[in-house]
Parts: sequence; C-alpha cells; structure tokens
Amino acid sequence: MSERLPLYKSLANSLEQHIYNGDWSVGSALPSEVDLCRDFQSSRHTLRHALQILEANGLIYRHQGAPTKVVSRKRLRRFSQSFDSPIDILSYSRDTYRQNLVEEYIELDKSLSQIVRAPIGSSWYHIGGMRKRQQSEEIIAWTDIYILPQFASLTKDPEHTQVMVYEQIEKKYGARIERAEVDVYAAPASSEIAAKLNIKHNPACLVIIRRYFDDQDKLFEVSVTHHPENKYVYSMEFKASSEI
Amino acid sequence: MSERLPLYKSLANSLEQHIYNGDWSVGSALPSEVDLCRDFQSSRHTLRHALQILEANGLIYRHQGAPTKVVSRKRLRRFSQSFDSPIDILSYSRDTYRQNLVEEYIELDKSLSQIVRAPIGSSWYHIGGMRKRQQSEEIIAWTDIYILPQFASLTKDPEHTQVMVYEQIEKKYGARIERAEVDVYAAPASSEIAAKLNIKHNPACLVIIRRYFDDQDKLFEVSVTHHPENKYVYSMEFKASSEI
DNA sequence: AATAATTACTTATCCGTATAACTTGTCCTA
DNA sequence: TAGGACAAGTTATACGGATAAGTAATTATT
Repeated sequence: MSERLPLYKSLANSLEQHIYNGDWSVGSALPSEVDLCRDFQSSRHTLRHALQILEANGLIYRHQGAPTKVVSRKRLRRFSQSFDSPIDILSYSRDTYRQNLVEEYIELDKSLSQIVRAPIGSSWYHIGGMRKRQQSEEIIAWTDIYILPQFASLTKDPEHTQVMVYEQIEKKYGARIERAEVDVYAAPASSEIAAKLNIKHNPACLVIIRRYFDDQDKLFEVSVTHHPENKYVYSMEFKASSEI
Repeated sequence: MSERLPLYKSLANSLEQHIYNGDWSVGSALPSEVDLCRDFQSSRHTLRHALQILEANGLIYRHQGAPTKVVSRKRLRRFSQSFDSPIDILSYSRDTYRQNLVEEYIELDKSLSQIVRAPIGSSWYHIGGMRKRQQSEEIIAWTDIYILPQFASLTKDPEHTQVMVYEQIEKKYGARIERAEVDVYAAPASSEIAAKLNIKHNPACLVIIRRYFDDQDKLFEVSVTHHPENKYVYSMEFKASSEI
C-alpha cells in the first residue's frame, strides 16, 4: 500500500497541490521550467514529465515559446469510451442489417432542416429503411439517413446494407469523421413510421439522431433512428482516462 | 504544408507503418528499445516518445520488464467527450434541482436487482424525487437514486438537492468514479411514476440508467431517470482525439 | 505613431548515460 | 514434480547537457 511514488508523479502531485492552493492563480503563468527545476530540485526531464501529466489533466496549457499558463484549479477528469473500437458507440452490432425501402434526392423543408441542422432547400440524398436482426428478422428500428448527394452512389455497393454508411463514405470517398453529435430523446412515432415499424397501440419511440462532421467540420451525414419501445437499449461505458 | 516533422513523430509514423505492414505481427513482441534505437538511428528518449504515441493509439502494449507487444495493426480512433467538464455527459445542467419525495433503506427485490445489477436482497438507500427546472418549475424527470447505505447521511447536507449525488459521495466520502455505465431506452412509465410526473394520456418515457463504479470497480450508485416525452434531449458530442 | 527588426526568454526537441524495477525463463533443490 | 533462487533481458525512472523553435517585449526604423 505504501509503495513509493516515482519522482515525476510525486512532483506532479506537488505542483497540482500548489495550483489547487492558489499559489499560482488561474490565468497566470507558471515559473519557467528552469526555475521550477531549481525550486523543486529535479531535472528538467522529470519536471516536464510531471507537467505533461498536469497538462493531460487540464490544469495547465503549454505552448512552445510562451510561459506555461494555469488553466484550471481543479483536475478535470476525462471520461472516454472504452470499447475495443470506441467508435462503436455510434453504430450497431454486426448481427443486424438495413433493408432500404426509400432512396431519393431531396431538398430539406423546414422541419427536416431543423432535424438535420442544415439550411432549408439544401440538397441531400435520402435513404429510408428498416434495421432488422440477422436471424430473427425482428424489426429493431426505422432509419432515415441523409447524406450529401455526391455520396449517393454508395448504395450500389453490394455490401451496402451490411456496413454502416459513414464507414462506406470513409472508405470510398476518403472522408474522415472528426466529430459526431448524438441526440437521444423519446417521442411519438409519426403515423407513417408507426406503420412501417408495424406498431399501432403505442407509438412511443427512442429517437437517436447522429450527425457526422469531417475534418473541415462539414456535415456529411445525418441519421435519424426510431426505435420502438423496449426494442433497443443504447448502452455506453465511460472510463476515467489515466494520467499518461 | 511541407513542414518538417520532429524526429519522434516521424519515427512513430515509421513504426506504425511497419506494424501496419505486418513486419511485426499482432501478438508478437517488438524488438527491444536498444535494438530499435540501433535500427532506427535514434536515442532512446526519442524512441520512447514515439512508442508512447503508438501506445496512446492502441497499437502496442508496454509494461515494465516485459517486451513490448503489438496489440493492433491499425490505429484505433478514440472518440471522447469534448465538454469543458467531460463528466457533464453524466449529469444535468446547473439550472435544475432535485426535490426529494422518498428516502428509505431498501433491500433489492428481483426486478430492482435487474435494474441496479446488484444481488437480490442487498441493502441500498433509496432516494426518489423529481428534477425541476430552476425558474419555470417545469418537471423534467422522475429520478430514483440507489446508493450504498453508508452514504445515506449525505441527504442531510444543505446543498444536497443542488449537487449531483455522485459528486457529494466523491466529496464527502473520498470515493472516486473510475467507470460509469449508461443505458438509454424508451419505455412506458409505471402508473406511479406517471402520477408523479403528472402525465396521463401517454406514459412513454426516456429512461436513463447510470451506474457508477469506484476504483475497486465496486458499484456505489445507480440512478434511474424517467423523462417524459419531449421534455428532455440527451445530447453528446464526440471528437476524434489527437495522438498526445 | 506605426511598423519592422532585434533580443531575451521560454518551451520543444534530441542526444548520452546510469540505475532501478520488473518479467521471464533456467537451473537447482526438496 | 513443484517450488524457490537466480540470471539475463527488458522497460521505467532519473540525471545532465546542448540546440532549435517559437513568443513577446523591446528597440530601432520609417
């Protein structure tokens, strides 16, 4: 239990304590590395290792040439996805597939533009279909996918229904997801969707909207999924990331 | 555009390429650091900096005393929360508060044990209450919180209703969230909950279950929240994280 | 007064070296 | 055969030093 901490860790703790105490106030600059080495009796390597930890924890901001700034008094913890392939939070398990029922070029009307969060009248390619479980043919969800018109041809790909659309766009067109927004809420299904999902008595749904942005922060795909009640659980796991 | 990469980055790229090519296959061990230094003509510092990047990207696993192992051929992208305080994904905005209506010691019955994912008959302290918006008094949700009995006293704290329960446990008892599970689904509200939420005609809810684990991976809090339809949107943003 | 050049300072990169701590396989022993 | 002691090999920690690159304030110039 009382194992000795390595110097760089104990140094990181000391520095963190000083920041927490307000010895270096938020917004102000830390003493230079050379000064800190002298004050804390350590080599610059060890000190920088400690500073790296503080930076990873969001306490300080470092940039070449400029003094290190105190950003926050308290450590912020980063919680991140911990799946093997963390992007899985955005997708479905592999034992499902999508059955396309609608494919069309559209221009966004007012209500759609709010959902997609793109201008009214902008052009998109719309794919509508059901997601089913591979074996049981159980209907899990109705999905509306909106992609930029230039990606329309990907529905021709034979493996199209098996693979997530954003993966196809990444693969075929070299785009790359840099950012994704996910909204989740409960809402009644519209009568059309209720009909397609084959539900009548209770049209409540879990609605998941995913918006994918590329490295230019340009929106290139939006998917809107309606899950009937009790058909689907959206599970996530978060882990506090280590200090490097 | 053609700016020169620092040695440790270009070295990281080289190593990544070798792994990708299969020169060192997944599961096998990398050459030792000394050997790599010789082969790639770099100092051990620089090499280790490169290896650190590869480790952060999930390509290799390093552990003192043991050879470095290749874990994956391809870089895995980490998508992580990008809020100012990333833990916010687990919580609510500050302009809401909780009004406790029930406080009791309980032992889990069968259905509760499935929700909490703890053994039947185990002891918990149950807090039931509504979450309201600060100004409008609008009811956002019904929340059931289950915490370990030894934390029961925290409801005595005057700021209890304003602060998230897990924060209070962390603050007062020194526990620390190391991991959290979040399940989201749509389900009908039970008649009791519907009554408390003051909804009748349509009992569909967005249900969010959060399970908090400490650094011993011991479950210490579970919260079950029922949001009436259209009252709440669970929003997330994911960003592809950089390589350190 | 505004702009350009200079300079002092700070962090980033990179090398070398030494010791500690840990892992793993080998060999010895009971 | 099982278990412990040992040795070789590996990564982790830590020191020191030197140069490069970027920032920001100062000084010089127009």
